[in-house]
Amino acid sequence: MEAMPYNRPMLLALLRKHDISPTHQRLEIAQVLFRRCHHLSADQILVMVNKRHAETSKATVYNTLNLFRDCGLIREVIVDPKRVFYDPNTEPHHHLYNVDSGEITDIAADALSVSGLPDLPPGMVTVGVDIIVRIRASDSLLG
Amino acid sequence: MEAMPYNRPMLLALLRKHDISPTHQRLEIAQVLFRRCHHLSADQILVMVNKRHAETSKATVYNTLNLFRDCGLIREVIVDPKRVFYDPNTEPHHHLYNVDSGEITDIAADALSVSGLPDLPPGMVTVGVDIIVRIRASDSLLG
DNA sequence: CTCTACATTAGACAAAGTCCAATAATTGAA
DNA sequence: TTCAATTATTGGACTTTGTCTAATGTAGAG
Ligand SMILES: [Mn+2]
Ligand SMILES: [Mn+2]
Ligand SMILES: [Zn+2]
Ligand SMILES: [Zn+2]
Repeated sequence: MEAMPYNRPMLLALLRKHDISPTHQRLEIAQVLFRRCHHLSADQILVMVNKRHAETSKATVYNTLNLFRDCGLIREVIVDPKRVFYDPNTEPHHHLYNVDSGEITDIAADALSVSGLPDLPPGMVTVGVDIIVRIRASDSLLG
Repeated sequence: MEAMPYNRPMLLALLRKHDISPTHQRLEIAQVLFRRCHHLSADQILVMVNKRHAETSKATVYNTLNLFRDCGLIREVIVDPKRVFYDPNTEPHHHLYNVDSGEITDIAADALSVSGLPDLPPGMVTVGVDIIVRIRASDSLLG
C-alpha cells in the first residue's frame, strides 16, 4: 500500500492524474478524505469541509463523492442501511464494523483468505468480494 | 437446514413459538417471507401482501419486519444503499449480489471458508461475518 | 482578456423509514 | 360469552439520505 497524499500539491497532482479539474471544493473534500484515512459519510464530510468557512454545498459534496467513486479514487462501504461510507483506501481489503458505535476498521486483504467461492453463472464476472465482520462489546445488551 | 413452513397452521405455530400474537397482517407477511425463500425489500413485501386485498399498511409492514428481525425469525441483508432486504434464512450463509439486476442469491456457509480473521479488540465479540460477492454480466458497461 | 465549457449552488424533490395519536383487534379472565 | 386491558394497526406527518434542476460562478485554453 502506498502512502496517502497529504498536502495540496500532492492532492492537486492526484486529481489532475484522473482528469479532474482541481477546484477549491474538490481539493477541500480530497483533503478531508485522504489526510486521515477514515471511513466517512457524506454528511460528516460536509461538516468537516465547512468547519473553517462555509464554502461547499451539500450538492457539491455528493457530486464530488460520486465523481471520485466513478474515477476509482475512493470506494463506497455498505455496512449501515442508514448511510454510505466513503473509503479512501481502494486496495482490496475488508472491514470490521462495530454495530454499536458505527466505527469501521480495515482488515488487510492479505491477512485473510476465502476459499470455496462458488462458480459464477456463465457470462458473469466478479466485481468485488466484501467481507464485513460485525462486532459489538460483549457486555452490551443481549450479551 | 430445515424446511420452510408453508401453510397457515405452521406459520401460526412459528409465530406463537416466538411469543408473537398471530394477527392477520403478521400471518400475511410471514407467508410472503417464508413461502418463497426470497430476499425481499419492505416495499416489495408491502405490494405482495396487498395484492389480493389492500389490508396491510406500510407502518405495519415495517413494524412487523423489525419485530421478526428482533426475534431472529428473519435477518437483514445490507448490500444496496437504497434499501434493506429481508432474508427468511437465518442460518449462517453468504450472498451473491448481481449489481445490475439487484438479484440476491445464497451461498451456503459450509461451501465457503474464511481464514485469517483478526483478533478482536478486547471485550468485543463477533455478531456475524457477512460475505458479499458482487457480480455483473461480463459484457455490461465497463466490461 | 474573453469565451465557453464545466462546476457550484439553493432549494425543490424523491424514496426509505420512523413516529404519533387515534382506532381497532386480540386475549384472557370472569 | 362478555368485557376490559393490553397490544396491534393505521394514515399521515415527519426525518434523513440522496438526487435533480436551472440559475449563477469560475477555470483555463487561446
Ligand atoms: Mn434507511
Ligand atoms: Mn439512500
Ligand atoms: Zn476501508
Ligand atoms: Zn440469504
